Amino acid sequence: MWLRRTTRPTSTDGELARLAKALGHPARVRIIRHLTKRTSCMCGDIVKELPLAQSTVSQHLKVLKKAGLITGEIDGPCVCYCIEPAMLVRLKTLIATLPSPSSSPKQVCQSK
Amino acid sequence: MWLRRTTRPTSTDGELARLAKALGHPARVRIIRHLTKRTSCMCGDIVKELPLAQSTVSQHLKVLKKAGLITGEIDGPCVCYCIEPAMLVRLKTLIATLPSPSSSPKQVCQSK
DNA sequence: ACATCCTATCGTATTTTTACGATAAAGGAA
DNA sequence: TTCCTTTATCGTAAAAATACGATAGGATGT
Repeated sequence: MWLRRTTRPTSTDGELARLAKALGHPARVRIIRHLTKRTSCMCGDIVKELPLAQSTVSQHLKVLKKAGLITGEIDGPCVCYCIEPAMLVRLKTLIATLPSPSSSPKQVCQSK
Repeated sequence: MWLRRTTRPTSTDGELARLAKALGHPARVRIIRHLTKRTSCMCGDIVKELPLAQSTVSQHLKVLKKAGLITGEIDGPCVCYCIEPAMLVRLKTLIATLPSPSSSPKQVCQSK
């Protein structure tokens, strides 16, 4: 952004951008989808699901966690990642603030 | 991505990631929102709306256009950008394929 | 023709992202 | 204790994203 922040942007635009950005990679979408398919949390099975190195997957998990879309808690030797449903709802809500199909009729250019 | 493609990924995951990535910047969210507020298309008023250089805004518009979220057509001296409602609907649809709040009850870790 | 306005693109620099292998840290089993 | 498994982090390299000023090109007006 044009202004560096250490804290998360609290504005609606910034929040939507932040969440969208976290989803903005095929591997991360796949992780999210995988976590929603299972009722269990899945530790490192995610690594087996993806054609990526374990360290790379770990980085993607970190991004999702930082965005608040998933949580990870230690369970003995492995770590359990779970979806954070509230944050997905939040994302849907923010997306919903964008135009609905009916409210945007085909428009002619009126710049002049 | 783990496999370089010249064409757009056609898979659902890839498509969602692609659209989310396009939205994954505050300036681009703001542009989208601005375009939805107006009934007219707005040419370079977008530049005035943002604290960014004209060339930078032009780049962001290019990203949104490439993602199919907006269209831009030349109208005399200026260019008119419009929302592409269908693509926003598509984005909402893809997001909807992710879990609904009720389908993701609070789960205990079951990895072991 | 010339000047002006609007926009895209170029060239560039900085930052961020993505990916990997290697390593470290923590837990459980022998 | 010593292994083994699991995960995070480090170090690094390559690619992409972001931003700007400068420039080019197209349309309009004089």
